[in-house]
Amino acid sequence: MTEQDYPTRYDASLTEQKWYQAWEQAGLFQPEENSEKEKFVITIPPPNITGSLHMGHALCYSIQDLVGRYHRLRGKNVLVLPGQDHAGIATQSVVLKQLKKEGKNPLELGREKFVERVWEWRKESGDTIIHQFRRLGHAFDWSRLRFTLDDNYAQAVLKVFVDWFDRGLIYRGLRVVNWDPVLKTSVSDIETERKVVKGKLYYVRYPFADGSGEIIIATTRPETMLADVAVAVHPSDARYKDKIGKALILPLMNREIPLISDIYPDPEFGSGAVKITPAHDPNDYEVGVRHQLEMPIVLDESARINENGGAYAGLDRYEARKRIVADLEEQGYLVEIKDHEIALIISERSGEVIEPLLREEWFAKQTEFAQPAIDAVKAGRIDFVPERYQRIFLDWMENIRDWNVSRRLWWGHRIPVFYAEDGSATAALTWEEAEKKSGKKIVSQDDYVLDTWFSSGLWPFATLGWPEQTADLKAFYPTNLLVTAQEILYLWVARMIMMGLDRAGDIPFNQVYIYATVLTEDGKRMSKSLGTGVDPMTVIESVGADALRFTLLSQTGYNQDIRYSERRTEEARNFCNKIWNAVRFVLLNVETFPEKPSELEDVDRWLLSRLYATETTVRQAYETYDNQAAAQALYRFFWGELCDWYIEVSKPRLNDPVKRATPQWVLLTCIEAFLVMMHPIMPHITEEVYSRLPLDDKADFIMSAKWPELDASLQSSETEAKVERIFDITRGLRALRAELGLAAMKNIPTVYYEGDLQGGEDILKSQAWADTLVAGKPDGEKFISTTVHGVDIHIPIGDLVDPDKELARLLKEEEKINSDVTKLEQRLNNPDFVSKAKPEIIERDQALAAELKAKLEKVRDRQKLFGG
RNA sequence: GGGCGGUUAGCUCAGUGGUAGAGCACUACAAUGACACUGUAGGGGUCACAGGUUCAAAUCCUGUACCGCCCACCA
Repeated sequence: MTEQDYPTRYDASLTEQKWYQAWEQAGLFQPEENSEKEKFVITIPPPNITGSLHMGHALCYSIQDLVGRYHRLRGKNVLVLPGQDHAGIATQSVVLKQLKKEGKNPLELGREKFVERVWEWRKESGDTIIHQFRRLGHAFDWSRLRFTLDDNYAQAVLKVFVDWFDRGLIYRGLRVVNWDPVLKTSVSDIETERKVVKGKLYYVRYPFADGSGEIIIATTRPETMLADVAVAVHPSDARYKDKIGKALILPLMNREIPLISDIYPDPEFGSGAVKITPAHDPNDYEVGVRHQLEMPIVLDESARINENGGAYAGLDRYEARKRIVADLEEQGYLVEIKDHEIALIISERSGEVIEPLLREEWFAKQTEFAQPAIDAVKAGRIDFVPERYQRIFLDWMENIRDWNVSRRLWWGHRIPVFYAEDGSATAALTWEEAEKKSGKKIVSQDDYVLDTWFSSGLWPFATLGWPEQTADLKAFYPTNLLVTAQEILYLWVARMIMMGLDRAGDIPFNQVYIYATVLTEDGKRMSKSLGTGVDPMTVIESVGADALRFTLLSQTGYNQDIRYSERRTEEARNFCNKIWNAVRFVLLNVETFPEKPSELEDVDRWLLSRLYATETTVRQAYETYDNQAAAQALYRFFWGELCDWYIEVSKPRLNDPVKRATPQWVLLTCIEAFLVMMHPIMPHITEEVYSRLPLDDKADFIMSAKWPELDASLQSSETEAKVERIFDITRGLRALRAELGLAAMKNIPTVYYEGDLQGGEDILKSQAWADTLVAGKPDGEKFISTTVHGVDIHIPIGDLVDPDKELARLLKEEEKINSDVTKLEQRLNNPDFVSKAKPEIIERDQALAAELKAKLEKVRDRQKLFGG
């Protein structure tokens, strides 16, 4: 083996893409057809085609790749189905921004051309994302790639709408929606964010029509008063009790509006009186419905005052606010203006302040879908991991509201409702079908498109071919797992469960795993606009996909967020290098796979026992999505046990032609098992080194290998304790040597020991600098000593150690032991402890106290040697 | 406003009743065969705070404070 065949540094860029291609060519990303094996299926959350993947995506999809690879190793028939979401509003706003930059007007372009343009972008962004998945090493079945606007998929979407429409579950209704005045569409709650800003609270005087005084109301949006239809007070509010029902004059508009009584106003806030604007505030709308009030609208689609606004018609909302406040002041209606924190609702996509606006929209009834979903979760048919999300989910489901499914966009599934000349509406998959169904001539189709979540709600079954009863649907539905983010628990996960139960006749998945949010190193949100985002591709170029995956996956379990730091990617890269070099060492010391040795030494049994324990931990961790625990166990086993101890201790045997077969076999066995277990986290490097190792019964790929099946007889806590005792003693010896200041003493002629090493002599001697190990005590010489687990180690020192320093060290050691002994004795002398503590704890403490006392005596003796 | 998560070494985090852990960073030492993306040794923590339960609390209970997330109709 030359430096060229196997350099001393692992270079991910030379292996990762090579293996990805090899796996794909071997068809390993596709499930077997007509397999007898148990299935394991994930339909990945389709990323939006709005650009490229960020760090959160890298984590989300790496988790799914991990799970898929794990189950494949466990012998299951695995399908991880990839896809992409057309993401109506998000994508449309990206393309609108592009057009704006180019100075083009989408309205001039027209719907058809605009949609064509989005399709071009879809190709670009879609390809980028697929490329990124590949670079991350995700074993997704590309032959089953789906897009939510694919013809078949779109048919499924329309079919659900038509079914629901015909069952009377879809209706048109008025609702105060989140109106985005820039994108000119309603947006869902999830597409908005709240921002608390310093604003003003305006107190305005509304006089009674009969001149009997006035009521003062408070508002943050004075311009909406143009559409006021009432003032409300709480029925219990004594200040207004006898005035309810009287008429007030709406300032500036000089309309009469009633004073009404409703439970909505909080008597503690402001004056306790609220102006009611049903068309521009969701609460006021509720009040308006309760009291059957008029609902005039004063804002248009661009948030300008419309013809209902009298003198203010045509003004932008903020301009109108200024003018109205000025006019109120001039006419003596303005009482005061106070500073006030207001929670603005911002549209995520355009960054514009949302205007609540009463509009006619399409709604889907949800209440009757909620119960089966609740039942499925309560019955444990769908599990949430971490568990805490189950209650959060149920709370929401129990208060579900009807779903606004229409969006005034061009990009998406156009609502399949067709109108005849008489205005009657028919839902059908096509224009022709609508004519047939209604028996009327159809003159138009609804202009709206469906909310993106309407189509992604069908994801787990529409991707498998529903509504056709395809082989895939039969073989793979319900799926096993959904991995997603907390923020779309309601708007996506809940929809999928309800739609799956209703339309596909079964739950869409058995488990929902909510993964952590990736934050920056100092705990900030990663965001492109804030410049705090880190591009996964840049990280891959510098340290490789495996290192990035390890970085992310080794931090996730049941935590709510993780912090990404470059330092951790370096650690992960170093770990790759450690694996690479340990295998390099093995290849330098092993030519062929040896026969299974008939006899093992303690240290061999120790490593195998540790392997057994590691396998148990890792398997349980993977099964429960505690990747952090799996990664940690693997890291410790490999670096801390196999490399730091086993390889070092085995070097003498590996140089012995007779004895070498045993450590060779142990090393290969443990490394192979380790690599298989490591593979779900770091697929490429494990494949690369696996391909180079001389192994027995080797699989074509580690990716398609079998998970290690280890015999329980490997497990031996006695052997572990016995060997680790010797390791502790060895550490004591090393510390003693470090004490000497080794530059002056490369080789220690003789190491003396007293006490029972229980056959661990070879381990002690394996330290390269410890030539000779002699039982007993150095005679007449100056020596320094340590005691570990009752074994005394002595190293002769001549004049190498300053006696004063050594004495100081020994005094310090005495002090430490003394304090430990005191603490222990205090406890052992406590009658409550002796009578109530578990016997094994008492025994352990007694033994420890005895050991420490013996050691204390020795330390005191040693002080004499150095003038103490 | 409701709910949830977090607070442990300088940093990032493990640790669900029995003498506080890891990696990184820091200090010292180590160049002829796995690896300096390394090895060895070492320093470093009143486990946010206050009560309580217990022989024993980082761990269980109650409360408080900060940080963060989700949900929500306070004008």
